[in-house]
Amino acid sequence: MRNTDPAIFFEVFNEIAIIEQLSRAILEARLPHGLIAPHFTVLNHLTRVGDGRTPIEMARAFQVPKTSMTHTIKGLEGHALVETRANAQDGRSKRVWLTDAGRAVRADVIAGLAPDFAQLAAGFDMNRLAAIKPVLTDLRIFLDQARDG
Amino acid sequence: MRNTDPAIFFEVFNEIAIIEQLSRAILEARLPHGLIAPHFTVLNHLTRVGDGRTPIEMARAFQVPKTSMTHTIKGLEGHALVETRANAQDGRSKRVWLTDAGRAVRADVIAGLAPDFAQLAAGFDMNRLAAIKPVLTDLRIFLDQARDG
DNA sequence: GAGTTATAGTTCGAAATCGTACCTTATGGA
DNA sequence: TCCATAAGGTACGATTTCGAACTATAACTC
Repeated sequence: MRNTDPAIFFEVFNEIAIIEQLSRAILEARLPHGLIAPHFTVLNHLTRVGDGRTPIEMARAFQVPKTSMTHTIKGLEGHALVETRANAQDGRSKRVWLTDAGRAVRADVIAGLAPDFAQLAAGFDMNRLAAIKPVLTDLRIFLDQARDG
Repeated sequence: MRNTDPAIFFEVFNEIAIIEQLSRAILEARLPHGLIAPHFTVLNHLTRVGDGRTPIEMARAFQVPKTSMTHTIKGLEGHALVETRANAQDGRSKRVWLTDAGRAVRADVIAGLAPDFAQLAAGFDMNRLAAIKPVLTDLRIFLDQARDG
């Protein structure tokens, strides 16, 4: 018998929403003044997948409206943590590049988070976290595809 | 050997942030005009745990600032979906009660979500969802306590 | 190759979020 | 009882979020 009780959805998504709040608060407590979670998320993304991404690409990756991404990138540019250049392959588009300052801020923030990571690693079974990751990834992919389809 | 690679945190919290975005979008697509996810979350919470809760209690439950909860409740009052009365036990406080319209809206929204639930149940293994729920709950509790402590 | 349609990005305005400061009422000592 | 401190809630302002409309370029079709 399959579990199709709608309650499970509300409960899971509710927990996810709360964890999102809490993890964002932890991150933002370590960010330099003027930066918030979306800024760091972009810096981190550009570091991990390589810079030169386009705004629309990142908007899709994070599932935020492109207007929000415009605003976030503008904020990062204001702090000189990224810079944008025209996209030679597409005249409508631009590409976003990390500056040295941007890389440095990202590294500093991660270093600053070490105590938080340590506390979490000490008090919570990391194997359980690792175990749910593939499920979360699959769920994210499924919801993403369901949205398009 | 224990997995303490910081990357696991970023990856898990990143997936959670994206799922939060997607699930919120799904919900809001089914909400009547003028209502957004936090409004529904309050209606649902009051239905599940019983109304007569105080704003601060709900702010803590959802881990949002109390000013945000003030604003959300004001929105619900504007739509006559909840009403607030003084708290006889505490002169500083108030209690929030569902109206009949509030209960009806909550029920209608859940009914409207049935197709989304069905699609999810059909395409995603519900057992996997059920399996991660306790981990998410424990993680939420841990982060919540770490925040206080 | 002209015309239609789609896509990347911005502008603009409305609403939501949230930190700070503040008011009011409780609570906990001296 | 008085005073200090804590807690519930709101007012206010700065910033964020995001939908709608718009511009500019690309892609597709006939």
